Amino acid sequence: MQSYTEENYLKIIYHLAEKTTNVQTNAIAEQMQTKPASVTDMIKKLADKGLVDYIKYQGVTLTETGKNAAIDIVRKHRLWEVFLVDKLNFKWDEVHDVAEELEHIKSTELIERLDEFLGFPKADPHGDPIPDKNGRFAKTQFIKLIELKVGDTGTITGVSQHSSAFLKHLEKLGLTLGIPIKISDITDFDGSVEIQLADKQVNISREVAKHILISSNGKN
Amino acid sequence: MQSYTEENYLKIIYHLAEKTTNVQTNAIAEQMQTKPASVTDMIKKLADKGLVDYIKYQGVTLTETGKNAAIDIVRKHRLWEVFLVDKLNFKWDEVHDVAEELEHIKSTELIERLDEFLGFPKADPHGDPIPDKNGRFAKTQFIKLIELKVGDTGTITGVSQHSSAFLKHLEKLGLTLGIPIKISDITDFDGSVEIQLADKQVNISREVAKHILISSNGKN
DNA sequence: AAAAATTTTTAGATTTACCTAAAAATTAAA
DNA sequence: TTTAATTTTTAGGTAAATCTAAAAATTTTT
Ligand SMILES: [Mn+2]
Ligand SMILES: [Mn+2]
Ligand SMILES: [Mn+2]
Ligand SMILES: [Mn+2]
Repeated sequence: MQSYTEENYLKIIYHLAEKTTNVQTNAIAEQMQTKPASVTDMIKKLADKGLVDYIKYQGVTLTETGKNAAIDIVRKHRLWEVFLVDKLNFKWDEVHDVAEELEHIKSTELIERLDEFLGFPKADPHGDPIPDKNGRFAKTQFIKLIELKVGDTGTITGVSQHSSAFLKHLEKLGLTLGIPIKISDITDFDGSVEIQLADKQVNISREVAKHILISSNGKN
Repeated sequence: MQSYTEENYLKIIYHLAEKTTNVQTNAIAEQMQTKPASVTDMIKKLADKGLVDYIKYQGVTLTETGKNAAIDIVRKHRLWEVFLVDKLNFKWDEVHDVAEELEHIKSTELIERLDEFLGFPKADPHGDPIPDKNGRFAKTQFIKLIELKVGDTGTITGVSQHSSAFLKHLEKLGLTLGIPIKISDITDFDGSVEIQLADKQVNISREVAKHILISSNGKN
C-alpha cells in the first residue's frame, strides 16, 4: 500500500512517461511543486519498494507494479470526475481539484461500485480514457485540431490542457465534447483557425487549437 | 484549515463530549488508537489554534469554532454513508470505514451538491442525524429498547453500536431501521427480550437490546 | 576537449505525528 | 490523611516528507 504522497509521485511519473521514456528529476519536481532534492529522496524510496527503476542521474521508469498502481489512481481520478459532472452537476473545469483528493480513497469495492453506478464510462469529462478494473483502456488516436486543414471535419473528443481558464474559454465558445466541427478557414495573418459549428462560426487562436483533440471524420 | 489528523481528533472529542463535559486524555487516546502522550501533544496544538479549551490535567472541551469544525466532519461522514448505501448499494455494516476516509475531502461545494443529490437526508443509515450546512440538526430523543416494558410498541430508528458484527446480527434478525416492534416478553432467566415483528418473533440478548434505539409510540 | 551551464545528488535541518520511559498531578482507597 | 492507583504530562527520540545550500555528475557550448 502506498502513501498519499507516493501515489501522487507515481501518477505524475506515469503522465510524464507518456512523453519521454526516462522521466527526469526536475520534471517531476515541477509537477509535484516541490524541490528536486525532495524528488531524489522519494525516487529512492519508490525504487526500494520496487515501483520504479532508477539509475542515478538517468531518471526513472515505472516498473510493471508501479505502472499498475499509477493506472489505478488515474482510473479513480477519472471516475470521480465523471461522478462530479454527471451526478453532481459540476462543470468540466471545476472537477480536477476535488478529484485530486478523491483519487486517494482506498477501497476497491467503492471504485467498482462507483464504476457500475456511472454505467462503466469509457472517458472522463475531458475525453481522457478510463482504464477498466484490469487497467486496460484503448489508446485513443486523437488529432490536434491545429493539424487539420481547411475543409476537414471532425468531432471534438478531448482536450490536452485542463486548466480552468482554458476549459471555461472553450465552454463559452461552444467548443465542448461531442461537438462536430468543420475548418472553414485558417487566417494567413496569425494562423488563427475559423471553425464552423452547427449554428455559428468561431475563431480560435493557434494556442487554443493546439489543445483541442479531434476524432477526424477523414480529411478532404 | 485542519489536517486529516486534527479533524479526527476534533470529531472524536465531539463524540466523547456527548457523554461527559470534560473529555479526558485517556479517552481520546483510546478512540484514536494512540498513546496518551501523543494526545497531550495534539491537544496543545488544538488549543493553540483555538479549537479546544484546555486546562492541564482537567481534560478538554471544544470551543465554538472547534465544535463547528467537528460537526462539519460528522455531517460529511453521514452524508457519504447515505451515498454509499442509497446510491452504491453498500450494506449499513460496510460503510463506516470508507466514510472515515471520505469525510476528510475538503470541498464545501462537493458536500452541498452531494446533500442535494441525496435529497437532503435527515438521518444516516444508522439513524444518526445529519447536520444541515449550518450545523443544525434536531437532537433526536431515542429510547433504548432495553428500557421498554412488556407491551410497549415503537419503531427502530437507530443503533448506538456501529460494529459490523452487531449490524450484521441485527440484519439477520430483521431488526433494521423503520421496523415497527412490540415487546412481547422479557425472559425472567436472563433478561433477554422477546420482540414481536410484523411476521415473526425474535429473541435478543440484553446486550443487543441496549444498543437498539426506539422512537416510542407511547407506553401502555 | 575545456569551460560553462544545467541537472542531480548529498548533507544537514525542519515539521508533523508518533513513540517509550519517567516524572508529576490527581483521584481513590486504606 | 497518608498510601496506593490512576491519569496526565514532560523529556527525549523516531520516521516521513519536506527544505536549503553545497557538491558532484552530466550535458551543452565554445
Ligand atoms: Mn483531472
Ligand atoms: Mn480529466
Ligand atoms: Mn460511521
Ligand atoms: Mn453512521
